[in-house]
Amino acid sequence: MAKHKRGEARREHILAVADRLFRRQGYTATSMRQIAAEAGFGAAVSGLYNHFSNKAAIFEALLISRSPYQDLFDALEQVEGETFDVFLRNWFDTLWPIFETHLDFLQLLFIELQEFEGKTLGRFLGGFLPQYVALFSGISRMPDVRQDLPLPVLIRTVASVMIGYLFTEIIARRALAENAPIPMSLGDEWIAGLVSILTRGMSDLPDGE
Amino acid sequence: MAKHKRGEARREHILAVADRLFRRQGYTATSMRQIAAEAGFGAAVSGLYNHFSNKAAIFEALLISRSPYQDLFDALEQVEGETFDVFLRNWFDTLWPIFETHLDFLQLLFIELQEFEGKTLGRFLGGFLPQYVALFSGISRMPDVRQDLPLPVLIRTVASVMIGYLFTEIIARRALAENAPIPMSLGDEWIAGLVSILTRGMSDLPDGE
DNA sequence: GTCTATAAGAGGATAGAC
DNA sequence: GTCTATCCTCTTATAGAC
Repeated sequence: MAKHKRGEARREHILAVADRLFRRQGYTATSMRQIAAEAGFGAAVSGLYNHFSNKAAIFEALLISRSPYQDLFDALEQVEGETFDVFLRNWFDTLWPIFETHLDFLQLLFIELQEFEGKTLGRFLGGFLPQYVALFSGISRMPDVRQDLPLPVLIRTVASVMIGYLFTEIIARRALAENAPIPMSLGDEWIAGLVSILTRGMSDLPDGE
Repeated sequence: MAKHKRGEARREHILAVADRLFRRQGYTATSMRQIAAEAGFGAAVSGLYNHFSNKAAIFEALLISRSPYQDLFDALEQVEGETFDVFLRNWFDTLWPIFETHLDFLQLLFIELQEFEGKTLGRFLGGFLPQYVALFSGISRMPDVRQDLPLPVLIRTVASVMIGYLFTEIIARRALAENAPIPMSLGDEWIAGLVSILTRGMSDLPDGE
């Protein structure tokens, strides 16, 4: 049992090391030798193969272990609201923390899109999108929602804003560093402002901010 | 002269091949052999080195030749509008075609962010963002712009929407293929709807759609 | 400029002693 | 589970004949 636990811990440690390396360098650019070295195996690459059958298996295990799929799925079922502006606020309040605490997973998905042709990303979206679309289909019939916009536009705009915001976050952290021409540390004001803009933009009534 | 022209053409051809391969497989996963083969050198990899000093030089030349930097820079100087809603509409009408016809370049930037730690992306943004921010700083004082939102929020929201929209476009083409739960072929309605939502969301007045 | 050959090394993966 | 040594393939890049 103690042995098993140590094995589990070591496996987790390998995943943590691989996670960092893959996200920083990409999949192909990260070698098994490098993972082994940084995971404490020294030059004994073969130790990795006691835990994972090959390199792709490491990446796959990583995607599974870091996936917020269940969290997202559960969260979607909880979002509700009598009116559109309340719903949208709940939507962001509920989903945002999940996305924000899984920025690393997003980067893994980018890598997967790049180097594995997006099969995992496709499956991820395949399970997630229908529920998302169904939810918004119901919402679009609320009385305070603008009726002059096609439903797909509503759906994609909300998705775009979330993805774009997360992406600018990643870019800001990596490519901009400290040279950003605008301060990036507004905290909660980012989301509050974004929700306020979307709410007003997509409903018939001003949002009362 | 004819020789020089043929040389130029061949160089361009190499870039075109590399462009496609890098975007499909990533930088590290694409070998000089493969580029040579598909560029018509057969097994003679060394032919590539008559045109580029090494692999990184190919990628670099690609980034330069595909960069819409000058287009963007020029376009930004042309965007104007007496009121915010007119400005925003002009903004999208002017910038959108540039981004949309350079989706491939965006993918190259993603690759660069992944495999070269975003130095090029950083430089690209470093030249582009200050002008973008300055432009919006002026705009934010227009009478019909909401004054309850911090300027960075306005700036980043617009940027997020554009990036997110482009990104969902790339994802839709690659990872979703034909299984998208919403139709992706709305054409101009996408942008019209998006601009309409943003305009109404960020101004004090309804946008009259 | 093209093509063959090859250098020099890094890649993933494995065998087998301990 | 660990560690050394190694297989074999593929990598970038170069040398040198044509």
